[in-house]
Amino acid sequence: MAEDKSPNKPQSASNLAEIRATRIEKVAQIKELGLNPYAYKWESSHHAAELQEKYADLANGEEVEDQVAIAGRIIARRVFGKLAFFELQDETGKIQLYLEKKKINNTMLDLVGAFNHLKKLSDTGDILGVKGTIKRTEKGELSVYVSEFQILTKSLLPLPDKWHGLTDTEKRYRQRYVDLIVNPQVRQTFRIRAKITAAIRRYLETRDFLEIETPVLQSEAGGADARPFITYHNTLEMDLYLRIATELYLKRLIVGGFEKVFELGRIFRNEGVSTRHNPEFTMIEVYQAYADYHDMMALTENLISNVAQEVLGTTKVNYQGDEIDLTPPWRRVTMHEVVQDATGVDFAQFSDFDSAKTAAKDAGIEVPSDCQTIGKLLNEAFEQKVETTLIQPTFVLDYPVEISPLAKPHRDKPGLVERFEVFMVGRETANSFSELTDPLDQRQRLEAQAAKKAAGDLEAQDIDEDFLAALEYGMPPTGGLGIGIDRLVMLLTDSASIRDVIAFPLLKNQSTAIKSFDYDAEQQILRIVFGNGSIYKYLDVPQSIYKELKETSSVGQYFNSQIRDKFGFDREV
RNA sequence: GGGAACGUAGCUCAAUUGGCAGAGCAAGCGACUCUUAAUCGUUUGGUUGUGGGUUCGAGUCCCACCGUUCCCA
Repeated sequence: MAEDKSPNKPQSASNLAEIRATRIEKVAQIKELGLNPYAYKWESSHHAAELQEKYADLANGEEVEDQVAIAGRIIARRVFGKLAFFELQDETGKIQLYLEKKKINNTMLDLVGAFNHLKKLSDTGDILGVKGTIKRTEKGELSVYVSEFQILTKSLLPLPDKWHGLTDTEKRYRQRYVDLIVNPQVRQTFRIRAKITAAIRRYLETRDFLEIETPVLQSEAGGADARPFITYHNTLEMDLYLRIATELYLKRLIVGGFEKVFELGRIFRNEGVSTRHNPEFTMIEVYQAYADYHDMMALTENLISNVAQEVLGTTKVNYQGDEIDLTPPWRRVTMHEVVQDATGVDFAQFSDFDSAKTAAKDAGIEVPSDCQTIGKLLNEAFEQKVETTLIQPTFVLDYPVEISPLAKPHRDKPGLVERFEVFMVGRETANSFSELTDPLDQRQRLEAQAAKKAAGDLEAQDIDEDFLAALEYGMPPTGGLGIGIDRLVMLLTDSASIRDVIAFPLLKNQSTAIKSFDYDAEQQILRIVFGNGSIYKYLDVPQSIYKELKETSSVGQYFNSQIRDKFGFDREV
């Protein structure tokens, strides 16, 4: 076809590649005008919210001669012949720009036809800086009456629908920056999150707690029952684990003589993903010498209610339709009591496991095969019958020793430890003990854990000899507390999923295509090169597999179903 | 790990029993000095997640895979 494709006439464009090409062409045109589509700096005098507040009383049609400068993203354009209205959004809010051809062209004498250039070369999504005065339009919209503008950053990609926004959850999480641009409540969530962590630190600092940073890379992953991530240090030639808790290092600091320490930081657990779990999440652990778990209860309820008051201005918060009252004191109940209330079974009365098991089964509790002590049974009953019913903040006290290897034995109740967990909206939100300080007891408990680990329990703890050595030097009586920050933020921001309070939650990679592969028949090594550049050598792969891979109509699919997860591999670095 | 649902244009969504893939917004072009989901005219834009299968014919039915969401463990 001999169609006339004049290079000066932009082709009509509406798919992504064409929109992008059109905008890249605009970048070139901006440069031809001697302007920089990617500016270095801009000085604003105000933010949008400040202007909205300052001129709230300006009457319709009224103007004031105050000079202002403001910058932000163009999120809407309403363009007339010699007049245009843009909506500008900055971090604080929105304000309209009143753009008049006459005024702009009379001011920007260096740029001939400045108004028309703005009309032609700007798009929604661009970052724009403007200077001008203040005017409330006749229709009542507070506006900056623009005399000068500068395109600070040219955007190449279109924003989502101005009315419906971005709703696709996958895209919202994978491209959080777009989500943040178009969904103001998402920005608000992360603003509140920052205020919460700041308020927690402020609360603790005014009470003389020190925040001390402990290692993320650890040679033993201890302090919790969880599977760790494993990594490798090349020059030291050693395996390292990402921390699953900060507990054992913070306790070393107590041994060292600090009396009030905490750390608010990222924890990594190699576990599944759900609305309540992200493999990396944020926890605060607090340790106070000479305190017990009763002191930690007071600290917990005061800290959290104080934070809510400071950040939200109230201790009564709405969560997914429930009103949660965080005003202290919170309900305190022992695990035995609360389980008995829910199931009618008093687990304290049993002396042998089998009769307890029978009673539990009669009460409708599923007993997993690895549950072989009364204490674990009690915990099962609690998790199955009680946990989700605890909506208002509740301290659940006095846990079985079997599931609490780092907690001090209860001073009055044999078989139990001085431990509490806080539940709200049916979720565990905090965990605390009178910390175990007897080094010999601690060694026995960790040895029992290590035995479980040796028997295949991937979540059991290892023995951290150096931690035990620290305890042998002597740790004062100490109360410890851990609070899940993400879950607290969920509560205070009324977020249903943990992914709504983590800016960049972990998502599965969209699978990368296989670029090429070859086979070493002698060593039975299948070497696969992926599109992202990584190379994997799959070991002991029979020749038949290689043949089928070569002949299949879909390499990626064959790989997914027949090779990945089925053969061991080495990564080529 | 098990179950259910979903995946269509840049965004938000349609598409009857298996029968021509459509709309709004966004985008291109034109008009317009009070719009605010601007309006009016006009023009574009699709490998229906991927790979197979059934069929004269597949967005729709079947199988596998990828991803997401929710529930359960």
